[in-house]
Amino acid sequence: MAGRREEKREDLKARLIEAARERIAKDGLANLRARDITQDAGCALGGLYTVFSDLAELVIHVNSATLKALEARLTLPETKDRPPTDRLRNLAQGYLAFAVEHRNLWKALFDHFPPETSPTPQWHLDEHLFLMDVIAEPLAELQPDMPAQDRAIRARTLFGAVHGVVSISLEGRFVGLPLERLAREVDELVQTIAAGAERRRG
Amino acid sequence: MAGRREEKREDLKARLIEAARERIAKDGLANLRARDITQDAGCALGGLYTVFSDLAELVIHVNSATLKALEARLTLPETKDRPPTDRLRNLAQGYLAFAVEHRNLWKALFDHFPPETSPTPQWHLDEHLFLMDVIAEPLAELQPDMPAQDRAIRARTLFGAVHGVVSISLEGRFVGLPLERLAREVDELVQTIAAGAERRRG
DNA sequence: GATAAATTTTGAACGACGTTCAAAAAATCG
DNA sequence: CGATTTTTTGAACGTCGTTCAAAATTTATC
Repeated sequence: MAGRREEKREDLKARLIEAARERIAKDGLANLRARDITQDAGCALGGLYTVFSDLAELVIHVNSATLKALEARLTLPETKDRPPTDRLRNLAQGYLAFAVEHRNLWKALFDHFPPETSPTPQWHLDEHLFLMDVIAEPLAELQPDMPAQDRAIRARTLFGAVHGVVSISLEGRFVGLPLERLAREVDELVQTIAAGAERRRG
Repeated sequence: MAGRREEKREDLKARLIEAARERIAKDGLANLRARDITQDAGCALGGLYTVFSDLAELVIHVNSATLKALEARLTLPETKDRPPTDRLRNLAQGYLAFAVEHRNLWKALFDHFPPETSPTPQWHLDEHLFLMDVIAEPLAELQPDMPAQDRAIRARTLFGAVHGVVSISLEGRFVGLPLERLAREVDELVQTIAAGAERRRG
């Protein structure tokens, strides 16, 4: 029975991540409790700390799964050979739809700040980069002459703009908009930015 | 000695807010402790709860002060009679400068989520509206024919976009940009959106 | 100004939390 | 099966926000 050890360990790890994921999805990151997670996962309280260094590390694994789900949602070949502006619009609408549908998991992506004693590991920081890549691709078609580095920065700006509009609405700090109106605002924002980019082309 | 009671109460309140403000500014909202605040303010631990219902309410008062400071920063008559696009650019640069200079206080504006048992009071939600108003004003000049309600929504979108770009950078979840480059991205974003708005005018 | 009543301030105590770690339970080995 | 190693356990610890009976102070009454 070789490797059985590691197998059980991985199974516990997976159960803890899934339990935490469900708790975050239902009650939000702020209401996540180590005691709830371990009870759901069927292990003792201390078991969590045999697999993760702390609760923050477990949350990072949940966020990693959420990022993978978001990536899957954004890389559907829906509009593969439409004009680049339409592809950007589609990405933004997909992002909005994902945020609405998985609000708590999506919010956890941005609400979680690990303590300075155990900062976010590089592998997880890297996982965010796919977002920049899927945006950079249509951008490249829109502005073929822009240097790749500038394009990466521009992709970040575009993401930040869309993310900001979605955040402001879904966090309810300001008066809430009907979803259809929010979708329209996001769409017009993306079109405006895309048009602005195109106008500067060549 | 009439009203002396209320006076002392207000003084304690002010000292607590100021102590909390300094703690947040120095160490961030996540490291705010009731025991630290009351020690700094020169009262017993329980004193905090004779003035505020809980720590969250105290944080809301700190955020209220931060919003007032932000308002002061954004309503400087710097560019009062410049074209509307320049005024919008100036607002965005002011917002970025404020966020950089008072990073922790600015972050607390958006990181604080009061528990469901004591939601954000309406008077504080209303305080956010000045942000929309200062943006709506140049927008009105840019698109005089747009209905006021649409303009309010558009102001929110513009704020969200700028806020998102600033947030993404200052939270350091993605690779950090040099401040000058970030300022340029924000400026070009605002110019693009303003140009897009103007193009649709009439 | 002394005494009683009302009010304010205090900080020990409480419950909930994340985390630790000695001990119990289980698995492995000779 | 007993000895040894490994894994799992959950009571216990330190810290947190919050409470509230008691102490300190202020006010009222004479």
